[in-house]
Amino acid sequence: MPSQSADPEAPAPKTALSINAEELPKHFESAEAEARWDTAWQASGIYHYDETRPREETFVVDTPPPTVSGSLHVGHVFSYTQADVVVRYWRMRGKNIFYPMGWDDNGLPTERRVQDYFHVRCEAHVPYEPGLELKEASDAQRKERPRLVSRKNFIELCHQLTQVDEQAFHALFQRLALSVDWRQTYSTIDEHCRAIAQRSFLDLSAKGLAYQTWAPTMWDVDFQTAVAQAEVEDRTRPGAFHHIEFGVQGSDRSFVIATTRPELLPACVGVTAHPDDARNKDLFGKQALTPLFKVPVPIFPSELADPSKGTGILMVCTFGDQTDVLWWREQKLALRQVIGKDGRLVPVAYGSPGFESQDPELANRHYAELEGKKLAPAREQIVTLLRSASGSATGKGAPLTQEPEKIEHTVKFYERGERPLEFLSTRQWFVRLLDKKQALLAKGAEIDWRPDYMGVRYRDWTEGLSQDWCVSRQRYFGVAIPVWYRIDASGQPNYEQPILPAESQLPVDPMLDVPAGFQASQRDQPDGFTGETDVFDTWFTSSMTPQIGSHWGKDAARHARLFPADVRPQSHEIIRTWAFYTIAKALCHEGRVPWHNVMISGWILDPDRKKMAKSKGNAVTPLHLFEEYGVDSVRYWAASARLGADTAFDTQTFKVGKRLATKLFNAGKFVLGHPGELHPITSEIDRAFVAKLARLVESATLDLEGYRYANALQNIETFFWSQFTDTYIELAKPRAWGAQGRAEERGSALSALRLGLNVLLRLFAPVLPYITEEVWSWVFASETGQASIHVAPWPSAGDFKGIAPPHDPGSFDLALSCLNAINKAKSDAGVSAGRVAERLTLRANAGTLAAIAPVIADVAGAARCLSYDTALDAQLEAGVFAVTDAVFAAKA
RNA sequence: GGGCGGGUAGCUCAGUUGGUAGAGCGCUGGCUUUACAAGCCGGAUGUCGCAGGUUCGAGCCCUGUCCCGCCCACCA
Repeated sequence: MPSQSADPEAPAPKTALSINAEELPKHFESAEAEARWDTAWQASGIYHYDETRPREETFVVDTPPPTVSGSLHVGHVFSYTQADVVVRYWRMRGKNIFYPMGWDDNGLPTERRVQDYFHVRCEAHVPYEPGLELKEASDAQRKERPRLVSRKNFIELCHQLTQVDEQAFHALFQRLALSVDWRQTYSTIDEHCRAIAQRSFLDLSAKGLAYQTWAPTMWDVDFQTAVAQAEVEDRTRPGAFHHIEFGVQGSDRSFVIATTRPELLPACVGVTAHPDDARNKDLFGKQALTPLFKVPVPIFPSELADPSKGTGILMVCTFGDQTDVLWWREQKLALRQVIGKDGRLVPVAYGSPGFESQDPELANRHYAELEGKKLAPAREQIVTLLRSASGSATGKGAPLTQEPEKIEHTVKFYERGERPLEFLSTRQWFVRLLDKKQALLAKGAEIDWRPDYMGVRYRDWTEGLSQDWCVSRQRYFGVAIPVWYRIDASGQPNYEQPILPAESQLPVDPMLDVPAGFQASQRDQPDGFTGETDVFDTWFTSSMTPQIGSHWGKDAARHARLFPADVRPQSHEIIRTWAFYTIAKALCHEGRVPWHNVMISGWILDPDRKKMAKSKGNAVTPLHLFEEYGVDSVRYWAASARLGADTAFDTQTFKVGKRLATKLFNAGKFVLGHPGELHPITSEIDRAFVAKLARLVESATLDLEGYRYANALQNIETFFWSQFTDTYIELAKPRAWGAQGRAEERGSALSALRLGLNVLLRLFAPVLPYITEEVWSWVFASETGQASIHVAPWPSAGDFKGIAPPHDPGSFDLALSCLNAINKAKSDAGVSAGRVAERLTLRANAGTLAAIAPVIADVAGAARCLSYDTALDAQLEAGVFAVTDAVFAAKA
């Protein structure tokens, strides 16, 4: 609604465009403005990436793809806003922004939702049903057995369900004003991402970095899948040391081991103790006899055995923990795997190879009471058996020597799992990372971690890496591992020489697609082939997000323009997974870093200082915050927190943000609502104000370049309130809008007020996109030709070009101090600040009086002094004023 | 057990290279002031976790220590 102000008399160099403030709403209607501007921004395409511009003009963001299951919470709003503020800054700096969005819809969370929602189970060998359509399962259907569907149908159902969530996520992010280019959207299970992940695998295979092996691997018995080191967490659980007496073959010696896992007794393959432990030195080299099963196992010394733990001597099982795996390998022990993939004890025949026993019949009788049981019941059962056994291996003494000793110990869990992990020997695919530690550390050091101490977490994790990356998962809704295996004439798959697809075929589904040189009819037939059923760890795909954006392997020119990215925003708990694997992949594929900066956001804590998370039921939904406070206010809260700092959820800060948006709205109305002539900025006070503004611009720019957006915001906000609205506007408005004085002086004030508003709006724009755009649109959009503030240039020295510096850089602060002294005199007298002072005397020391002279008229105008005297008071400190002899006009 | 971060006003947090402790909220006194009462002008509020040390001078540097949080760690 800009309109020309009418002043036909004045041949002014330039007439200020102004608005009719009366026509504007009384308050800023945030919800209405959000809808209006969102539509405008999407229509104008200001967030679009321009692929014709070169790399050096481009700022590339490796956006975190949120997990699509359920809803977004306020923690997402927090961290995504922080990244968006940085992105918006660089856009205003003229960068061509590549800011994609991804949906992480592949993986277990989605599978579980789909299983529940449709009441289905995926069964890899069920045939595909084209056109299968399912709706949410009814209560009646839920009572039936779940419907079995093929993997392809299951994946389709996953897509169907995630699409609904993705739309809701998209709408919320868009309202949050994330300046994403929505044309660059991917989902981690889509064809493009599957092809990239599989291409990654082909490249790793070609480089000898991907290998498969039959090896003990951490296994979740509920999900029935292998898991990687990074997905494992320690939890403290109550346990108990059971003391079990072992015999020694060919001797009447016996010894007692202590174990928290008596159910692994049938899996015992050895016994070890510290080499210097005098209690057991005589045993090394002999064979122990396990109780109940009478299996002879070697006794060997090991430095890893801790003499102070338990009884100092322990049984080695396949597999109780990672140390067992180590001993098993070093000592070339037998493999007696009694735990099945489902966590139940598998059938075993004593007396057969691998299960030699001195008394097979007794062993089989005991084992029969364990077979098929889950681990917890098996543990109870074996304790009962030990208690009731008539004799120990040596034939004397009770095998269970005493009551179990209760302890708290740490147990490894899959992070999403509910039962402890087991080590199971299975065939899995791995990526070779252990021997790349030094290179991984070097790459991590090349990256700027913000805050920098987050780099330490990466370093510590990398240094502590103890296993290669197990990338295969026995799941369904994931990216298929693109390999087939030949089946020999006897029907055995040949895992040694897998068949890989050609790169041009990607993505492939080995369960559906047929490898070159075979017919579909040869699937699972002797002399035919079989498809790999495993899928990749979801991180295998997620670790490719920079390459997913850059179309690695598909569009070399685009990849060159977009890789490595400039910044990866993410949170700290996934440094060991997402950040680590992404760095590892970029290293393996191209020997480069995937991005130059990582910005790590903190967590939102509830008032009890616990992490706010949907799963804990303490999360706040963002939408009602948008409604109550406005998006700008919510963004203000997010941008107030420094990177890496966990932040309390505090509604007070939303209120402060809302107040700020309102103030910008009102200041905008006021400054732009008055017509007048614009003249060059020449008056001392105006120049002094501009000089301070220029310093603010410098410091805010430095802060934003260093990702210290919260610092910048704080300085901008402080300046806005204390130097602009409450002060400079007060000092300048009588001159700018009064009829008195020379046109040049009035025009100087008007120009400086508008410059101040213009610059401050742009400084606030990355944090408060809606209100700044709103105010910008009234006048500045047409005046500058920049239709949107979000593509207007970031303030710089150029904005102040041609404006002479003030004679005295301190004159602005001096004017404030003087104005405050008069206001205080009014306050002390109980007089409103608006009351006219008919006369008063300003006292200060000589230097201060001299310095205030050039701006005293402005102060007097702002303080509404009709007349004033100055008087010397040498006692006062520099810059301090005293007001005396004030006479205020009667109340109007 | 190891590592990282934090402990500053009642609350949420700033505090650049060491130089007289800050903001907002809250509390409180005053003011309808022609942009804004969602406002303005004032006021009160601190053993900077604790103990040492370096220094003319420490919230900041060093040592020790206590709390809180996070990450890691070999489950006998």
